[in-house]
Amino acid sequence: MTEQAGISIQQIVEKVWLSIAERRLRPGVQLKEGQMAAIFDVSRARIRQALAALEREGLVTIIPNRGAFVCQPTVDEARDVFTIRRSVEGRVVARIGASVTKADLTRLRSHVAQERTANANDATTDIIKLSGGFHLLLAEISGSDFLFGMMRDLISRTSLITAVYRNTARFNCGPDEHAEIVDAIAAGDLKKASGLMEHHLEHVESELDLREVRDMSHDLRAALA
Amino acid sequence: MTEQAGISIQQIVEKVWLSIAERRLRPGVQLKEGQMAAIFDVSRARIRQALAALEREGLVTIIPNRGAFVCQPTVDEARDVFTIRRSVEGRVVARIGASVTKADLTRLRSHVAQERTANANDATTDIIKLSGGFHLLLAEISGSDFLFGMMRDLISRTSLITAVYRNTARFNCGPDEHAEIVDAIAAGDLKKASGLMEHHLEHVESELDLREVRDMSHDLRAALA
DNA sequence: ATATGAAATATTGTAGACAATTTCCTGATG
DNA sequence: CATCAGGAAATTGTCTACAATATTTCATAT
Repeated sequence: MTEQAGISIQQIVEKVWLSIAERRLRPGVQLKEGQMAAIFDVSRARIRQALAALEREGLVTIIPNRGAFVCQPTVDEARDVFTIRRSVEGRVVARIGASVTKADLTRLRSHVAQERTANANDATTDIIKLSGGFHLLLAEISGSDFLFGMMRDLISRTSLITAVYRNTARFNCGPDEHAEIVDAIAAGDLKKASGLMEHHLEHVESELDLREVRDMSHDLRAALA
Repeated sequence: MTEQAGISIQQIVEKVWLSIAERRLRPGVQLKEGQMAAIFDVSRARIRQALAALEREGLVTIIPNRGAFVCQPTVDEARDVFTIRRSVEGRVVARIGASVTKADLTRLRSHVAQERTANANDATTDIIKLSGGFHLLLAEISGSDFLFGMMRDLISRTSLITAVYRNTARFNCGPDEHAEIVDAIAAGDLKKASGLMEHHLEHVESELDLREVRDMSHDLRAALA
C-alpha cells in the first residue's frame, strides 16, 4: 500500500515542527537522514521529502552535499515576518468579511473554545498547535488557496522565531484576543477586526526579545568575561 | 559525480517555468514524470524533486496518486497575489533605502539596461526572465533571505497569472518604470520609490483581463451560440 | 609539538526496480 | 442504448543499492 505501516510524510513534518516549536530541537542542529530514517522507521526517501517540505516552510536549511540544519532566523528576518504577516492577515480579514457564514463563525468559536481549555490545562503541545491553527483557520475561511499557503508558511516561520526569541515562559497568542477578533467579524465590523488583528500581532511581536545579536561567539565572550 | 552529464534540478524548474510563461504549457496540462524523465534524460527521482519545487512556487498542483498539473489560478487569486506583492515590495524598497550602496545601484542600472536591449530586440524569452528578475534583484539587494524567497514565490505566480490573463500582445513590466524606481532609490527618496513601485504594480495588473469566469464550458457555449 | 596531508568513515545524491493505485478500454447486462 | 463491472495498461509512490562528496582521524614531516 501507499502507507505500509509507516507514518506519512506530513506526520514526520509535524513531529519535527513540534520538536522545534517546543525547543527540543535547537537551531543549527543537523537533521541527518539516516538517523531520522532509523527513528521513524521509514526509508531515507521519505525523510528526504519531509526535509524538503520543512525547507519550503522555512524551518530548515538544506545545504547541498552537507545536509539539513534547523534554521537560525535573524532579528531582521523576524521583523520582516511580522511585517508581512500584518499585511497578509489584513487581507485575510478583508476577504472574510465579504462572505462569512454562520458555519464559519461556529468553527471559529469552537476553535477559540479549544484554545481556552488547552490554556487552562497547560497542555503545551496543544497550545502551540492551536494558537497557530487559529490564524490558519481564518485563512482557510477566506477561501483563497494562495493566502492559505502563504499563511501556512508564515505561521511555521513564526513558530521558529517564537521558539528562538521568546523570553517569557508563558506562550503568547492568547485566546482572548482571538475571541475579540471573532466577535468583530461576527458583528460585521471589518475595520475593527482588522485593527484588532494588527494590534494582536504587534502584541505577539512585542513579547519577543528582538534586541540584536544572539551570536554564539558573543555569548562565549560574555560568558568568559 | 553529482551532476553526471545531466542537467540540475534548478535547470529543469527553470525550463518548465519558462515554458509556462511562454504559454507553451497550458494550465491544466498534466506533467507526467516518465515523460519528463525521458525528455530531460534524467531519472524520475530528479523530476519528482523538480515538480515539488514547482509546486511550492505555485506553478503546478500535485494531486496524490494522480500527478502534477499546471495550475489554473482564479481571478481572485490573481488579485490576491498583486495585493500581497504591493505589501512585500513596499517592504523591500523600505529596507533597501536604509542601506543602498553604489555597487547596488550599478547592478540595478545594468539590469535595466539589459531589459532595454531585450525589449529593443524583441527577445521574448529574455524579456520574461529580466522583467521578473528586476524585482528579484531588488529583493536580493534588500538583504533579507525571507523577503527574497517570498518575492521568488510571488514572481513565479505572477508569471503564471500573466500567461493566463494577459490580453495585450506586448509584455508589460516595461523597463522605463523600473528605471524611474531606480532613480528614486538613488536619490534617497524612499517615499517616491515606494509610490512608483505601487503605481508600477497597479499598471501591470491593469493590463490583465481579470473580468470573471474564463470557464471552459462558458467558452464552449459562447463559441456555439 | 604543531601543522599538513592522506586514508577511512560517514553522509548525501542518484538511479533503477518493485508495489500500489488510478485510469481507460472492453464487454456484458438491464 | 445507456450503464456498470472487470481487467489491462499506464502512472505514481516507495524502497534498496550504488556512486560521489564531505568530514573525521591518524600518521608523518617540519
